[in-house]
Amino acid sequence: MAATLLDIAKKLNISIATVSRALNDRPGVGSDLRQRVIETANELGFVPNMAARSLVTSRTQTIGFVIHPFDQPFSSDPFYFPILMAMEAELVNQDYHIMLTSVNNDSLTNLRMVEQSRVDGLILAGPNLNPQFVAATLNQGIPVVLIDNKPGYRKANVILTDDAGGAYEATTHLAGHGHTRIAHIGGPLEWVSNRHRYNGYRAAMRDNGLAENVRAIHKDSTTIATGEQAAAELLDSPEPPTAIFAANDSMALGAARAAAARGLSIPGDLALVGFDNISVAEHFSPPLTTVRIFKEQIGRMAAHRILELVNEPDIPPVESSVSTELVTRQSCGCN
Amino acid sequence: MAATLLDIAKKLNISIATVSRALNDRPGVGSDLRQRVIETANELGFVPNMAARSLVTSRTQTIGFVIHPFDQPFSSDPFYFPILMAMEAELVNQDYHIMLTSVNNDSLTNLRMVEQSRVDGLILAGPNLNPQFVAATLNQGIPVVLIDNKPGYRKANVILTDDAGGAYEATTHLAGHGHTRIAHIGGPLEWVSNRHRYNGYRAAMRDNGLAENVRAIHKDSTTIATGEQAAAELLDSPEPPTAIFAANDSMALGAARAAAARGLSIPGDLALVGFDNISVAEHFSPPLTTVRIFKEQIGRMAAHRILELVNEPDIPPVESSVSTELVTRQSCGCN
DNA sequence: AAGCCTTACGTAAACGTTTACGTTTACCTT
DNA sequence: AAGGTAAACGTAAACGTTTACGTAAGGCTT
Repeated sequence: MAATLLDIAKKLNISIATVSRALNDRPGVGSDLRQRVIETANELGFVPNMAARSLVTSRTQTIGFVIHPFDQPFSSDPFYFPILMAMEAELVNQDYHIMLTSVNNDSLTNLRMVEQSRVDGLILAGPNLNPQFVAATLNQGIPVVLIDNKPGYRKANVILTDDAGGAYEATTHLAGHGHTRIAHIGGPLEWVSNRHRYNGYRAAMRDNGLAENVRAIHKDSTTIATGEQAAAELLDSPEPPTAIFAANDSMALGAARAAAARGLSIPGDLALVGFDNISVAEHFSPPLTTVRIFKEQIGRMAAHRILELVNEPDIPPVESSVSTELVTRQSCGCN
Repeated sequence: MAATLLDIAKKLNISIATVSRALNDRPGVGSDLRQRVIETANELGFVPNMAARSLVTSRTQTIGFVIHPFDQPFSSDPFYFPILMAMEAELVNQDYHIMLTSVNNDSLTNLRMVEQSRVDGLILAGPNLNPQFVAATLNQGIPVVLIDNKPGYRKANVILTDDAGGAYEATTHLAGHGHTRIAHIGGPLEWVSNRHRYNGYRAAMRDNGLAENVRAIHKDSTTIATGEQAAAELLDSPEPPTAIFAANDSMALGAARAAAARGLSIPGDLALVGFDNISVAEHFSPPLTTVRIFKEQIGRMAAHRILELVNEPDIPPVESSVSTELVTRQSCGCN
């Protein structure tokens, strides 16, 4: 069906080696012949067969993307989807493809797609990937880039969002509005990003002289429902907070529900800041102040990094932190 | 590095043909030998090299998933993400993988991953894929399954959600609450799903004797913002509707904003029903009545269908319609 | 016991590339 | 003009499988 090197070679009465060289921009073929080879290749609609090529080069021109479908970010908001799209756009430029796979938390089996040598590199995403799984994957012998995660015990190629910085800025912003009883609600501290956001919150409280007012509730997930629960506990306590910094927008929305249920207005009775800048945040009433994550940037960087590693496996690992941006709307008290 | 058939063969002093037969459950090898082959294969950690295998079998054990990143459903809500996850789960059971690619609306180029014969089949998703692109893809010579789309001029393997049925049910439900001025807001009619939802709305209006009250506004996208605009136009008109059926939840949320901006309460002054059942719908205030789409079911069906087609390319095309479910909450006037 | 069929294996080709190595030709040097 | 060098091209091996075909041996029929 599809044209092969041999078809082109026969048509021009030359050898397939020359055809291969001509099409791959390798030296050793005259410029006029090269031109004719390219022409008849187009004419025949020739596209190199990837299986044959990667059999000899042992490169597949595909990158594996490993996701954790039970990550909270997935179900509540398409968190990794923009990242994935940005990656795809970047990779397709370099003639790379993306192969998807999901893992659950307790699966420690090696990834079939790397065992079968289907991928040249791997991108792992998610703050609560199983650490043992991450560690095992780093030993698989192919380049790995981690997003929103990092192994504790060794250096790796990592792309993080500046969770601590964003949380610090958000908390400080609330303090700037005059709040002193600023509470924090978040997800499990096992998740890297939750830990960092919590740390940023505490650092900001300390630096604003509010260390003794630190008050945080960590739920086992980061949904609207758990956000509502956490906020309810805070609001029903003896000295309720006047401001809440939520570890993500979903929880912030939940907090808004808890406030509404108690007749508290936002931002009048309770100021609110979230994290992520999901699409509803802007259109919520009141519009939700939140910390924007540059997901496209993260995706692009991950793609760029993995390609570097594939082409030059021995470059030293580097950890990058993508800064965040505080998007001030009205739920914090602005305007 | 990785063990090959030859390694196993040498270790047992047999030929690679026998090893291949033993591991692939093919006849022609004694049961005791077969057992020893399997054992040493495990021992050596043998995993067949996919490139070599697919070079000779011309099957890749991977399915391409084509998405349209500028589809509205993507940016406003992770619409196809649950579908993708369900597909992946189903395919991985059969030792298949998923390769992702995105297309933009005006690209008519053939998909590189099918030209390079990287995939055994294709799943296309999205209500506003370029029809010419769809038509071209159907002629590529590999099985194709369409989700939320269908080519006008010929039969194809299609998985649709019962948009018309869901819209009919939603509209009828509003009529059941006593509303007569029920309007519809939606996205571009070029999108298959929008068209069907519109049709369902009109059919319900007709069947409830409200044909002359049909009133619809179609925007060029289905975001919260355009939903707000459309609802605003309706609410500011001489005879504003008392109920709105929105073509998706995002637009319904926008309509709620428009109502709030005019001091209208929901469902008291304006009843509202959406479509999709996105995660915020349940936690909105008031909780949004909407039409649930069984995305996981759709994903599973698509995966199942494409595998059937890959294994038996000549089975006749079938169009499936997955039913929807009206989820009654409070925005419609229930409770 | 001769013939035949089945089973169990081996041999080797084939899939479509890339690439190390060999050969020829042309051109430059002196 | 002889020798050398570089460029242009061909030959063939290699990547790791699957599979058509060949062969040997064993068991069955008569």
